[in-house]
Amino acid sequence: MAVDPDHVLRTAAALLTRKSTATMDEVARAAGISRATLHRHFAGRDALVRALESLGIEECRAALDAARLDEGTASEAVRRLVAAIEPVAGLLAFLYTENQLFEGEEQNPGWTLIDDRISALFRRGQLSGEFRIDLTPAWLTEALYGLLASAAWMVHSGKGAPKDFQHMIVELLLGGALRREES
Amino acid sequence: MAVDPDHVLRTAAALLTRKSTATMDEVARAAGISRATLHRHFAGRDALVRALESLGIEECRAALDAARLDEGTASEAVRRLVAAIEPVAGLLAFLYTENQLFEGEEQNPGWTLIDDRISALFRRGQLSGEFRIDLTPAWLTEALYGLLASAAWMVHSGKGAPKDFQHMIVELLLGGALRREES
DNA sequence: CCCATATGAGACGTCGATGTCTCACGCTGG
DNA sequence: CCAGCGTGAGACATCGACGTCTCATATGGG
Repeated sequence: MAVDPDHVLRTAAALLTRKSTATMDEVARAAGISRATLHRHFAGRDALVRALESLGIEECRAALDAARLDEGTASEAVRRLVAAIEPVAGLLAFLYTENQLFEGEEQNPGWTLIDDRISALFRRGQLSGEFRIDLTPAWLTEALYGLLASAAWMVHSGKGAPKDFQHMIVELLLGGALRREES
Repeated sequence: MAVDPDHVLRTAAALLTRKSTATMDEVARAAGISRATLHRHFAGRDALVRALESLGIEECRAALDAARLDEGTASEAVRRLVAAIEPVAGLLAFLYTENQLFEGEEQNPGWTLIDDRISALFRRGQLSGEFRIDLTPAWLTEALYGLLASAAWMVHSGKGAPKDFQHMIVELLLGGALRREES
């Protein structure tokens, strides 16, 4: 009887990931509840998106923790990060585009925290000599987001296999398209 | 007196690139015409988006032609491609997300043509030994789109300098984040 | 100069989504 | 057993955007 708000959120995330313009009614149906009940738990679409944003931030934070960005080489940390963040990629892409609509408003500070942690990882790689220094950590972070979105889209549209997700992103992000000199 | 439809289209492209949810009225105001006149030239928002899609495809095609993808090394061709396609990146990003809403409908075949030409470039690079073969041309193409969108977003939000646009994309796409061995 | 044509301004109806409300039902705990 | 709470279903008003229409105006060509 008692509705599980977390279950509703995760269902909504899964749906909106596929169809970003889904109606409140569709979200409710997908979660197996009525529109009225959905509205009892989330004041409106805005509140729902905000809650999804918090969920996404929390999952990202958890992924960052699980990836132990401070351990081992930066490359290894990037691989762990991509692996850990893969399940959130779809939700991330949705929130990414959704955030662009909040033009005037200030964005949730949680994103800054996440950006900073990822940027710090790339900076660590630069300081250790692993990563090149002509690409800023901010750009590498943004590029990672873009590649995550592209890969998620490829998998979702059936143009790519889910098993290749991590490999595609990590290899391109770290190694690039050029063939290495096997001297 | 006579309204220039092309000017309207380009103004709409510039506006929708920044605010993808802009109203028909906002689009009209931005183009310096009334909503009625806008509606006389484009039957509805749908028709406007379709026209923008055609414009985007045409500009892409022109960029691909200008980049002479068949000449020189594949790397050089990629650099020329990114340089030529930079002005269209914003519009591309808009159409990219807009297309995801046309879930059921078939997409404009023009995109396939463009995808194929870019994929062919990456395949050429693989055959010549320039590019690694464990990343599919389809993924490299999709990744290029993602990086274009990320870079356009960075520049638009002021987090990156426009002059770095090409460098950021090309260097990451081709070389990756890893520092090269300067043996 | 005059008329045809295109435009601007605005009113109007429509439609979809939203938010709110009421009422009846079923489950659960006392 | 019964009272209370949460839920489902649906009605209702609102709101924003859209598409259509009319009319006045100005502009440009004959």
